[in-house]
Amino acid sequence: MSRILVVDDDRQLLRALRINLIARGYDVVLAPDGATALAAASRQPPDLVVVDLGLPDMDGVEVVEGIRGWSSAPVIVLSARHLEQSKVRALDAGADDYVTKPFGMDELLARVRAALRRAAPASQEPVVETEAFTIDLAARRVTRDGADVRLTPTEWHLLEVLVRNAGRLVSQRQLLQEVWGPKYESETNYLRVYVAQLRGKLEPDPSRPRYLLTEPGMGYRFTP
Amino acid sequence: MSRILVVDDDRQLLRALRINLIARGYDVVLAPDGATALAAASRQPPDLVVVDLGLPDMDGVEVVEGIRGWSSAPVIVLSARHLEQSKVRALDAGADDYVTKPFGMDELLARVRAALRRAAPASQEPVVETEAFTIDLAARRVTRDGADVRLTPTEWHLLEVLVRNAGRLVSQRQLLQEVWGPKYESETNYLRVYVAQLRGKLEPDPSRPRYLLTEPGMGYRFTP
DNA sequence: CCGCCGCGTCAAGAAGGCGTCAAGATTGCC
DNA sequence: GGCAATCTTGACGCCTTCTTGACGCGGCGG
Repeated sequence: MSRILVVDDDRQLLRALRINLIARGYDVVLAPDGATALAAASRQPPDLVVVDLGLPDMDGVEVVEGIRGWSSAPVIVLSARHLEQSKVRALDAGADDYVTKPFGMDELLARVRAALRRAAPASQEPVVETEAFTIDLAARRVTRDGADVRLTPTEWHLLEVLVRNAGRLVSQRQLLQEVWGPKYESETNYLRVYVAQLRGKLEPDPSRPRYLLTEPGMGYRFTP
Repeated sequence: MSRILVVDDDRQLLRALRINLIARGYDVVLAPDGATALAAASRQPPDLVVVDLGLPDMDGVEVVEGIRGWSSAPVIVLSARHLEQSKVRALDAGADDYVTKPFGMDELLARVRAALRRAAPASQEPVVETEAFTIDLAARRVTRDGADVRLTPTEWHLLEVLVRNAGRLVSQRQLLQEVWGPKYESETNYLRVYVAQLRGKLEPDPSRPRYLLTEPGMGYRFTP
């Protein structure tokens, strides 16, 4: 089922959220601060993020913007601030919902369902098959000729972005931004190296790519 | 801009919403009850719906379900009921957000923006088809006879400008400005070269253009 | 009828991007 | 502390793309 990243420094609340979300069948990842959240998310990109505005290491809006940098997953903001201005800033920064503390658990769960429901059509695409290999996004597994293909974390991350945009051209900037972070936008070297590695592991004839195509000057495209 | 349907029986609130939404550039349609809302929506399908739960002719959840029947547009529910159960029912019925009265106008406007932002990608349909080829602007892909047509970045950029102005004449100045930059306004050579390349790749008979037409002395025109 | 301007065509040189490879740096694990 | 895997970095040659200039054709006006 869906993976939810919960970011909050209140251990008690974290615990309550974890119990309730797991009871509803969600896969839950917890993080006590923004830095931990970023690290956790790069390993396991979440389908939805619940984040408290009052984190110890970052400002609220900063957190939301940071999340928007690496994911299009819906973001629900929790906050003790009832100020209207605070809500407007968070929502305009990219948050999908704003819930003020204290809140009822049933309400939050309903808002989680609503957010996932709306985001679902675009994001989910569990298994992609080609004539040469199979990619299971949910299971994080690539199979070729019946055998698993070993991918490094970065290789996987890159492949995932391309596969989630199957058929579409993904610009070099977008790939670098999503896989290595906004600071690496100009490091096109990385793309050349890692695309070559993916081709070596996936393409029947790596010197004549059939699935991972280069669009010179623009970016790359995965075509199933 | 986006069309918003507002359903509420409180004339004063309706008036306030109308003024504020129109001031933000939205196209606003008003309805005092559920039946009127349904009629208005069939004539002018809205991009977003704001609906009060306490309507004279229908129950709240019924209204939301009714709206979901004819539209996938996001729904924001307004209600005086703070009861958690009421929120859960509305959200599970298909609402995207639930705002309790009284609320600040700025907050509501921010939630409207957030809902429209998330719904936006799905509503777009930027595919242009002709008898000879197909152009998918979102995927950056051109197909002809089932096969992909390889376009260089500049070729694509030029084609994109022409397609976005399909049917209209685009002046040479405008084309040069958008594709090569303001400094190249007089380099009409570029246009001749690149229009010819596009024709060679797209037109069935490049020497007798059918889609990429020249308007001597003026500019070029793409006719689907 | 002739000359001019604008458009289409072609090709070659210049510039920049891409694939490739391998060695050093870093990380994580035992 | 050492080993193994992974990531980063730089250099090189090839190929695509962009730029640029020359030429022919055709319509329009003189």
